[in-house]
Amino acid sequence: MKTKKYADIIDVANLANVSPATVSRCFNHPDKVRPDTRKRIQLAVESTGYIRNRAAQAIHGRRSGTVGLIVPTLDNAIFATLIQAFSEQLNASGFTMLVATHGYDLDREYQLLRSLLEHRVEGIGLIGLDHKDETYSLIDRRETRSVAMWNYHPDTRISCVGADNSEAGKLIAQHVLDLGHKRIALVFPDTFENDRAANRLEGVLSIMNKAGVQIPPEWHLNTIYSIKNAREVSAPLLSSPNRPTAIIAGNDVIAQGVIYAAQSLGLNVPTDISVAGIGDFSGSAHLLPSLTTIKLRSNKVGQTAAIILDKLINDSENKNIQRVAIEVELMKRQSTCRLAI
Amino acid sequence: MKTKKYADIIDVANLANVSPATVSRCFNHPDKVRPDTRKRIQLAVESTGYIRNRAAQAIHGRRSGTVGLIVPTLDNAIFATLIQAFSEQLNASGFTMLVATHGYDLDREYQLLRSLLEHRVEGIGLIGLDHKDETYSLIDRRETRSVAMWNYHPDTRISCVGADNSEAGKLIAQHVLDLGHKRIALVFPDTFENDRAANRLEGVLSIMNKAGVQIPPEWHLNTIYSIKNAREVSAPLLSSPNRPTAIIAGNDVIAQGVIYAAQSLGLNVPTDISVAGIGDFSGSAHLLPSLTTIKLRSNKVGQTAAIILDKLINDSENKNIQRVAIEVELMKRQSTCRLAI
DNA sequence: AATAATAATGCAAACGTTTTCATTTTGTGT
DNA sequence: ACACAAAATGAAAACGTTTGCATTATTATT
Repeated sequence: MKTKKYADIIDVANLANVSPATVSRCFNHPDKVRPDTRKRIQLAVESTGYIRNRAAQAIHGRRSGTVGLIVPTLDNAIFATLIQAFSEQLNASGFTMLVATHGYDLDREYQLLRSLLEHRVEGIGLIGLDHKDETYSLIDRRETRSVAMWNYHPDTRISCVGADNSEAGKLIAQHVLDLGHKRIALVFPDTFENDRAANRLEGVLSIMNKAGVQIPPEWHLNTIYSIKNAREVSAPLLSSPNRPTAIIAGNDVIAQGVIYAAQSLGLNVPTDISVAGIGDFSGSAHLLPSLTTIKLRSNKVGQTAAIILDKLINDSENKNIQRVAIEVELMKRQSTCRLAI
Repeated sequence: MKTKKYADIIDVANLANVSPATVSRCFNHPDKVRPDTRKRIQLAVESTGYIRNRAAQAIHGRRSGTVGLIVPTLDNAIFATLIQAFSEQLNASGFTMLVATHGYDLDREYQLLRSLLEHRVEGIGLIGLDHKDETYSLIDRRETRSVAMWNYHPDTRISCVGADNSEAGKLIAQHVLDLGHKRIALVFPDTFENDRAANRLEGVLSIMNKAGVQIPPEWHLNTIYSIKNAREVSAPLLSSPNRPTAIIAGNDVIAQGVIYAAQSLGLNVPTDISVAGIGDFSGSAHLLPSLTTIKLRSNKVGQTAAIILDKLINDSENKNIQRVAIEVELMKRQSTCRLAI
């Protein structure tokens, strides 16, 4: 006995008394089928419980209806807003998002790209601009529409949307200098295979350099992305009698750790020490003291990236690389203040 | 001129001097092809730049290699750890994850489920147990392997893995009572279409009830999931002369908002007011004061869910519903203390 | 009412794999 | 070397759609 498990397009066609071709058209070019036929098909779909098979559709080389996203990790707030905005905008354009995480391992990233291409994604979103040459050349070879999110750079191999992280670094550095600080320490994450952090650091240092402010190497601290680690790493620096008057953190989470370190040592932020972050994460405005930081508008980055990707996929013209810089903005808040003379 | 864009399995087969069937087997049952043939094929794959087409594979009704995940939102820390763990474990089993977000709209959730089924996902992960009847019955009808994450319940229509949120509520309520508090306020998110919050609240209230502690309705505050809103909502309560001595928050983010509200009103946490959360989010242990809360081990939830789903998909036996409760644990920290007499 | 133009539909050939079954090759024991 | 079993491979028929082209139904024009 030949039992077919689920209804297919032929079952629907039979029930609606049309050909499979018409059913197919009803899904893909509804304007090309008469309203009453459409209704008849609609009814048949419902009564058979038919769910179309995208795999069979994708096989024709056309639309798979999916877009791939490769991120380092989902496990922190950094990317959450970005991804959410990207995903939502994509959804609005009718795509489903395939997500893969590589844990900051760029070899793994390449593998994931291959895997997503196996699924014939119509486009790819990546984070940052640091990728293996293999990754870039695979994208080229398959002519995969792609967009790099998170940081802007005027000279990239693929389209990009993001904040100019170097600019963000400059902005916060200038702010701290403007407040009269000269004894400044940095607490940054490792910049290896992390171009965002690298660019921010570069921006900060360039401004410091221009102002002739030296940052002693022992005041350039390294931490991972965690409140706890940032707190532990910065405590010795802060308990030294000869401590800095301001600290610039690589991002807001690190800044939060630094603030806690200071507070638990009995120091007042900002009167004893100014602390600044980068990122303006959700919550940063509501810390005590509220955090001076650089707003990066990551939701706008995600949304814009999705729009660009959609354009790249659907507009057959304009296949050129697009680069969008999302403006950064200094958020002056309570955690920094003018240096007492 | 017939230009084929990309290499297909036939090109690879020709170059390797084997039949397409053998190439296919080489990918799917490598043990069934001789090592030297395998090597030859491998070489041909590389030199043609062949990337297999999962869509064509999926069409045979077998493996699509994808698993769907439907979450309310990616935009907050609540689900981040969970999803990350789920995704990683899934990856380890060779699946790629399709993610969709519905923004707490259960009608949209149903639509997303349909969309994922169109992509022929082999399994589905959902958040929570509150879903439309349509959603459940569609899962049944298509015999879709599925698992609900986040909260455990002994009586569910699909497999579930999660903390017993009611138990979490009971634990934190008991802790606060044990410290001698009687004047207790609650700050919770809306429980509509949010069974996690509902269960926690129910747990808290049941313990309060048992202890004969009444919570006046005006001490039962409602907030959304944000530090800012929690802070604003709880400020009036805290500035009243006749304020509670302890506050239980629906989750750690809300608790953080409450703490900031108290601190900016000049109140000391915990000596003036105890504040407790639920969730033990990353960072909660490092707040000042560190937050007393209930640890929910969301990474373990995600990982376990992925393992169960994999089993459900691959072990043809044992198609039964599985339910796993991940233990919850009281984390006594600095934000709560015994009521001064 | 007849004809032309247009819209709607159907037919059948793809699309790129996997898999069953048949066939060939390899290995084993004498 | 020989027969036989086991392993490796190939041929061809699926899988469930989409789409170009041919056909038929509808509408507009006179």
